[in-house]
Amino acid sequence: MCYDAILRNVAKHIQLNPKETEQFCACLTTRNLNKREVLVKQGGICDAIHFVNEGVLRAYLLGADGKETTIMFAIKDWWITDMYSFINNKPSMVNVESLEQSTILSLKKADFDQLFVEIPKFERFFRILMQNAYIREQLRVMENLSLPAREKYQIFLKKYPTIANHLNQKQIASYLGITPEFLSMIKSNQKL
Amino acid sequence: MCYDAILRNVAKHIQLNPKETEQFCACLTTRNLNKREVLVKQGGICDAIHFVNEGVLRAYLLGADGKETTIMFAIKDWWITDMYSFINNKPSMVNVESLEQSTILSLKKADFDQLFVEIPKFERFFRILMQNAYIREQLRVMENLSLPAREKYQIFLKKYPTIANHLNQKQIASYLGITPEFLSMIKSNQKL
DNA sequence: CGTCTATTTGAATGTACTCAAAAGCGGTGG
DNA sequence: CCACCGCTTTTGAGTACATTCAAATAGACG
Repeated sequence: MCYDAILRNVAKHIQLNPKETEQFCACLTTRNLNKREVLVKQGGICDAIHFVNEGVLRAYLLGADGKETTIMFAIKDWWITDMYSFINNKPSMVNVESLEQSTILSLKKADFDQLFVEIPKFERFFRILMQNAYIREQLRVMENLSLPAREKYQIFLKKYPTIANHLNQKQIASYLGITPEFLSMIKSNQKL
Repeated sequence: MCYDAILRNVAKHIQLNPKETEQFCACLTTRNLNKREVLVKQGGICDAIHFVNEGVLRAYLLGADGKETTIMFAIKDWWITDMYSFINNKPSMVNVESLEQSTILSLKKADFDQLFVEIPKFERFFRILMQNAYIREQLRVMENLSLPAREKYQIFLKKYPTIANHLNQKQIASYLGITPEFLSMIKSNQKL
C-alpha cells in the first residue's frame, strides 16, 4: 500500500529511521470507504485513530430529536477519531462517516499504546498533534461564544475553503450551530 | 518553595528519578498573585505555562464592544496558559487574571522546549495533558452547539461544582455564552 | 423524464439580548 | 452600629436573532 502521505505527515514533526518506519507501517491497516459509509458508530467503541489518505470524512452528533451537529471533519492529510472514546475506551458520542469515496490508514488503540513503548519519539509526534487539535478547538470555542452566526460563517469559509466545497449546506450549518434555513438567509443577505 | 503539588501532578503520568526531579524543579518559578492581578495580557506574548498551586485563575476574551467571554478557568492542580500564544509565539488572544489570592508555578517556553530534549519523558506528560485538554474542549464544543442555555448551565454545575463557588454570575454566564440577565432568569425558573 | 434530496422563501414563534431600573449585598468610614 | 457607596443580581419591557414548520423551487441522478 501507499504509506507515502502518512510518512510525510509524520516527518513534519519527527524523524524515523528505516527500521522504525517499517515498524510503524506494520501497525497500519488500509481501508477504502464508500460514500456515506460509516466508520465509527455513536454508542460503539472507537478503537482506532484514522489518517485520511484520500477523501473527506465527517464526525457528527445525532441528538435524540434527530438533530445533527457536525463536530469535525477531515480531509487528505488529517487525522480523525472520537478522541474521547479512543483514549478512554468509552462508548463513542459521535458518528464518523465518509462523505465521498475515501481511503484511510488506521492505527488501533493497542498499537497506538505499544508504539509509545517501542518508539518513544511518537510521544512527541502525538503531543504536537494533540496540541494543535487543542488550540484549534479552543479557537472554535472562542468563535462560537463571541461571534454571531454571520461572522462564524465568514471565518469558516476563510479558514476551510477547500472543505466548504465538500460539505452541503446542512452540514455546514450544523458545524456552525445554526439551521440550514438560517444559513441560507445569511448567504443571500451576504451578497447585497 | 513547595513543589509537592506539581510533582504529584507530574507523577500521575510519568516517573521522575531524583536527578530529573531536581532538573525539572529548577525550571520553575513561583509567583504569588493578588486578587484581580493580571498574569497574561491580551495582545502580549504568553511565554510560560502555569501550574496553579493554590487559588483560582480565569482566562477571558475582551471584545471590542467590551463584552467578556470566559474561555477557561483553573483551580488548584490545573495548568493554564494561552496555548495558542505559548506555542506559536503570537500575541495572546486572552487575558488571564487571578480571581483570588493565588500561587502559581511557571514554566517558561524556552525551558518547556528544553525539557523535551533533556527529559524526553515529558513529551509523554504533555501529550497526555494536551490530549485531555483537547477532549475537554471537544466536549464543550458539542455542548455549546447542541444544547440550549439551561442544559449547558446544569451540566456546568454538575461538572465543576467547586469552581461555580469561585465565579460570580457574570463570569459563569460569559463561560456559557449567555448574558448575566438571562442566566438569572434561568436560575429562577429552575426552581419552580 | 420523474423521483429524491437539497435549498430557498415566508410567516409565526421562541429563545436570548439590550437597556433601564430596582433590589440585594458587602465593605468602609464616621 | 449604622449609613453610604459600589458592585452584583434581579426584574421587566421591548427587540433582535435564530428556529420551526410548511410550501415552493432548484438540482442531482438513475
